[in-house]
Amino acid sequence: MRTVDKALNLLEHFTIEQPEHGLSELSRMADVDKATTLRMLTSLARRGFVEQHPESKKYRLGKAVLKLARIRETAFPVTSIIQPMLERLAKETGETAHASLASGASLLTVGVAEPQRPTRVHVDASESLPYHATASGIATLAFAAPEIADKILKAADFSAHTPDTVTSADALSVRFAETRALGYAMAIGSYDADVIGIAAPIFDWSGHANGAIAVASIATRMTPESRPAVARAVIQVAIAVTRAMGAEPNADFMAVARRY
Amino acid sequence: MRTVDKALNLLEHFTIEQPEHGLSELSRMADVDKATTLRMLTSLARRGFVEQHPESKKYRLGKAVLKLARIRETAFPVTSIIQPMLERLAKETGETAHASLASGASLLTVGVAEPQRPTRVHVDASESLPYHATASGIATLAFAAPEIADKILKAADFSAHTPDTVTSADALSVRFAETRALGYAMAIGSYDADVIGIAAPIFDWSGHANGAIAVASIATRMTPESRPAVARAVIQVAIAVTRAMGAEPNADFMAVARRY
DNA sequence: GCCACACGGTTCATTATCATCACCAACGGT
DNA sequence: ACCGTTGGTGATGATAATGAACCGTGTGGC
Repeated sequence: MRTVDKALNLLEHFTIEQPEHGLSELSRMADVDKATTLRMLTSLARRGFVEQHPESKKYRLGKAVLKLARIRETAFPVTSIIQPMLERLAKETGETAHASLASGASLLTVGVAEPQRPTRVHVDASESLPYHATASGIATLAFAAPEIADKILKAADFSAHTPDTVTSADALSVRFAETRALGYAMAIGSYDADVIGIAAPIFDWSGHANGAIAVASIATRMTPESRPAVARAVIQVAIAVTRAMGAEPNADFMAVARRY
Repeated sequence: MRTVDKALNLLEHFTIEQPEHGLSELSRMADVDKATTLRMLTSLARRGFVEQHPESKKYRLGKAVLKLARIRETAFPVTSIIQPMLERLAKETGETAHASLASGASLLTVGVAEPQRPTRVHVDASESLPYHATASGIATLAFAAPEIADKILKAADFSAHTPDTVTSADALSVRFAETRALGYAMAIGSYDADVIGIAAPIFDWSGHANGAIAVASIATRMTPESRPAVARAVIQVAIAVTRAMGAEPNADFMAVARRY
């Protein structure tokens, strides 16, 4: 269904950074003919998936997406189930907690809770995180279905966010092995130089990871001593979230997680 | 773009009442060939707009809709701007306050706030409301762009929800005139027999109404004496919401609204 | 004042794409 | 063992998407 694909692809070009697009601009970005782009946009607009500012003529996401999100969220609450758990986690650890779900070529942040203290890590809601540079990404892929992990790794860009970012597939494989052995992943300044992340995978019905719970800490605060306690808290919340979503964590993961 | 239309139409069959569908079921509901339905669903699934439970094989809305909603909401916050205002309104009036936006052939509820008291009207988040039977619908259409109002009225079904539902276009026109004169719309038991609604329009950039703020009260509690105070509160919140969204209310509306 | 370019939007013949129908295998109830 | 479901597949002809060229407008540079 190429046509549908292209139309949906159009939607994915609306991001936090660029939430509005002109016709020509969008057609260029999506590499779709202008006429076709217009036709697809008008179809999308008719259904409310995009709307057009009458003056600037720019297109933006429409109200239909709100409606669908609301339906999905009331019928199958993920965000609202995860949020209170994140808040507990943030309180317990005194650091920013966030949850991410695998969504295409990147991780989608679906919830954030920040602690009440003057210095803390800020994570944007609806921020897209790269797999290779974050603890969440490593934790997710380490326990994901192999074919999914492969596909994502093939499509990934491995751009270095800091000098410490892991940028080779081989090095990542090592990190995955570590993660599977430990039950959690740690990223030391690999996405933001001043941040240490600790993440544990969450699972769907299939028993494969499709996201992660993470704590992002100011690097200087995460000492080797404090780490186990954080890891333990993260793992327990990850298990709780998985169960709350009606799934059961992978047996391999549980085998190591039980130690905490 | 018929193909895109059909695919999007498929998405709209996922509702609060029926958030999950099997392939054949969906194809029947949408009146689309089964093979075509499947192909569209797989396209939608690839992009994360739907996902399939591996065991039951049923389809449900996917994470992509959450992502898009989040993007739209951070880039152009409507829900989060409206919510606190609704809560204030609910507190002030002691009744349930809700906001709805015009979305295709019906009103989409985008926010609800209920008062803290034992008896109150319950409005479902993400509930779709009919135009002809609700105060919100009347208020919206009374101040909407004429061509939009016409289009919606032509497509409407005018089904009677209670004995008091207005079911003719002519009668509706009268209600519109009243509403334009008063600045707010009132619906007495026309959607739910025990509820009285009072609504005022909210406007977009074009100066035409595209939604409404409403207070839904237990019918016996809304006396002719208490009505003006509620109307006044609703109108003021509607103006505040309109302005918060970067728009300016219609001049005609402001002319009457200023009296309150 | 003018040129040139980029914009959003429209047109129409050409052709690739999608809808259709018949078919499978698997499951569940009678 | 049957019947009616289900989810899913495959080949073919009709349909619907495509894209180059074309408007009319607005805007920045000169």
